Amino acid sequence: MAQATDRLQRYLEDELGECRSEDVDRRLDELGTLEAALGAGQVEAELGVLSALANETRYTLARVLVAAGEELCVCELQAVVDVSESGLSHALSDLADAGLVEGRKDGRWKKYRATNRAVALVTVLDGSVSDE
Amino acid sequence: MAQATDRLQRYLEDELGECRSEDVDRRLDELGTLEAALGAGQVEAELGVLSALANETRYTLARVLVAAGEELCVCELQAVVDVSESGLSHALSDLADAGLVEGRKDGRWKKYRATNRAVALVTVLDGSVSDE
DNA sequence: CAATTACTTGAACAGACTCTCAACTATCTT
DNA sequence: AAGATAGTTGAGAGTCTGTTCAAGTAATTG
Repeated sequence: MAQATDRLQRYLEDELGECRSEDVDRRLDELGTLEAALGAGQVEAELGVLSALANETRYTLARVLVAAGEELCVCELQAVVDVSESGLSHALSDLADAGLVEGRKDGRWKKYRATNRAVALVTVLDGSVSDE
Repeated sequence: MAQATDRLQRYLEDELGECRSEDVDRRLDELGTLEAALGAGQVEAELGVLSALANETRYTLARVLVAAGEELCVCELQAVVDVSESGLSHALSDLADAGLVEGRKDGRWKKYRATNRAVALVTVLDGSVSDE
């Protein structure tokens, strides 16, 4: 850590022309503020959402449910992904834990719909990645 | 697969009252259209972006760079994440590959800034996950 | 109420990921 | 030009993930 702040001190000397140890402290504080702007729980939750989407099976399910704009039965979703019945169930469960889909039991069928969170993320991702 | 379409056929019978094999085919086609709405390359690219963000070290870096709103030196970023110098370099390289940050060499220092893509995603994620 | 159907859950294993160490390149200093 | 500094790259150990199989629950049917 001493090593690391040494380097930061030299960098600030380069940038500011001169640099006292209090300048280093101030910069470290600014960086800490940037990092802590969101609560720790919030970051953990966001990482959970990202991890849930960062898998081909789950992302495909999320995209299809968003595109459908209505709830779909598990048996319909089985047709769009290439995993076992069990794998599909695990995937939907993970998406539900991340708040990206919501399930509802209807007799012997179970139906899932995309949440607003999923709609927002898929939409932004589509828009942001299409302009390569 | 025959097994799976059998289930879909029974489901459509439940939903529509009756169901011929062409109804199953039509539904399968609709589902296929939903899944194929984006090109395969596009999906692959989006998964790359999601995977790049779905890691605490990399997501923290992306968030800090977005929050900073300006380029930061690698030696400054070292202060906000808890990995080795090498780990930090790998993380930034992954983010750059996903188009989430851009690096620029400035003498012996290297500076990274968040791209619009990173800004858009972090912003939506913050907004979408805060309303738990 | 026994059998079937629709889906879920837990365990386990192969493959992927993340991080560190060691070695490397490029730049600056003297 | 030698030495020091800033950062990158490749390889490998340990851990985490994704999938499937086997078994389980809840609803429906005969």
